[in-house]
Amino acid sequence: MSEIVSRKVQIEGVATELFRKKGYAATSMRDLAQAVGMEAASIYSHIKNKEALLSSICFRLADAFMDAKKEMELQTMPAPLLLQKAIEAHVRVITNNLDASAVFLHEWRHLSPEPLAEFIALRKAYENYLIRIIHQGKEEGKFQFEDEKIAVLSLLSGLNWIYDWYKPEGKLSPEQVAQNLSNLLLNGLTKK
Amino acid sequence: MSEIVSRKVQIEGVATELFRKKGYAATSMRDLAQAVGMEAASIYSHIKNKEALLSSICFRLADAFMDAKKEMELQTMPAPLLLQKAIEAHVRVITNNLDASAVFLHEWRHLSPEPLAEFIALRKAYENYLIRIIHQGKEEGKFQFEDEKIAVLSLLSGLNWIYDWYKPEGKLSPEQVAQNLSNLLLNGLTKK
DNA sequence: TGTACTACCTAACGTTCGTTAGGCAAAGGA
DNA sequence: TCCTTTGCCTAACGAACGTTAGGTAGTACA
Repeated sequence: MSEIVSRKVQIEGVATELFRKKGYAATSMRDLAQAVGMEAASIYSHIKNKEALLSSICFRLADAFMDAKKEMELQTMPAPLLLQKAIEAHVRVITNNLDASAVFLHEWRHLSPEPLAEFIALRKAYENYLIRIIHQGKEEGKFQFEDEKIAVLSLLSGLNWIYDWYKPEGKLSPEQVAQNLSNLLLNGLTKK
Repeated sequence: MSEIVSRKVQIEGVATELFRKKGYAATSMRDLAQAVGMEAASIYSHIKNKEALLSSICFRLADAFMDAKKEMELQTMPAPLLLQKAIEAHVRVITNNLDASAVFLHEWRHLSPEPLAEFIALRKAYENYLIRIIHQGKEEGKFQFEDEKIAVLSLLSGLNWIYDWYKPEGKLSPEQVAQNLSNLLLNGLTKK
């Protein structure tokens, strides 16, 4: 606890990087230990086991998304604006946690049954929140689409892939990316 | 060779399912053998090693995408129509190979350096082909967007996520999904 | 009927895995 | 100055890993 960040936080950070780069199953505790600069056995002084690392990463990000959802649900406004705000919040979570986002999206299935079920429930709740916005837009007469599920899942996948190409040192700020994406999703490619 | 499908094809099929469900690294040769109904050692009569399975799955699908690309590039038509056709072809490849698509999208990084480099090159070529279409649309004055990269990568991610939710036994045909998605990507959610 | 081949088996190899036990040296409070 | 705690170490555990060697039935063809 005497360092700038605790050893535990440091281990989780390095684990996040490795799980992203190599995948959870292909990352050994010895890999992780080496990257941190200690022996594998020493890691167990700071964390319970390997899965606790994955669980911590996945649920930290799930909580971040749920916080964004909770805050959005306090506001009432027209669906197009609501959706734009929701996209902004989502993009902000991802761009602030690029490695963790990749782990969150791809490695959650390695959780054991109990946390897995909880994780899936959280994700479902988040999907439903986006579905509600899109549904509201249709009722307001502002949105049109044929299939709700396709609309939301395509939206989500477009948002979620950001971690794959977003470079924090690049020219686009998170806000610009959010702006760009919501424009794309609301108006499509076609020039008016 | 006396069966309906050769043992090799069967093994690759089962491997595709398992790699999708559990991930490449978390799928053992003994898992695979059990699912096929033989002993782990026996698999090596039919395939060189574990990575050859992954390689085969990834490149078979890469080839399918490249075939679609090649066929598209023979045609000349306005960009909006071109994009719609490209989306249709892409959706067709994915819906015809749901498990393989998931493996293709998530497990390619476990390839060893040489096939990995080839794989990445193929994917890059495919991305460029979509970029050209979108670029052409802008030059024709038919498309508008701020950032080419974001447009194409969001497009691709929307298309690629299909394997996650598409159910062959569901109510939507591959053609309907393609239609639905190209409409979404061209026109957005906003009602005109 | 004899022979080559196919398709699988058992057994085992060396390696790596996640994890635990037990110890030791430095630091900090009494 | 003694004692407890902290933070890491070495050593080792049993299990699982990918893969190879060698054998043995059953089949197909001469």
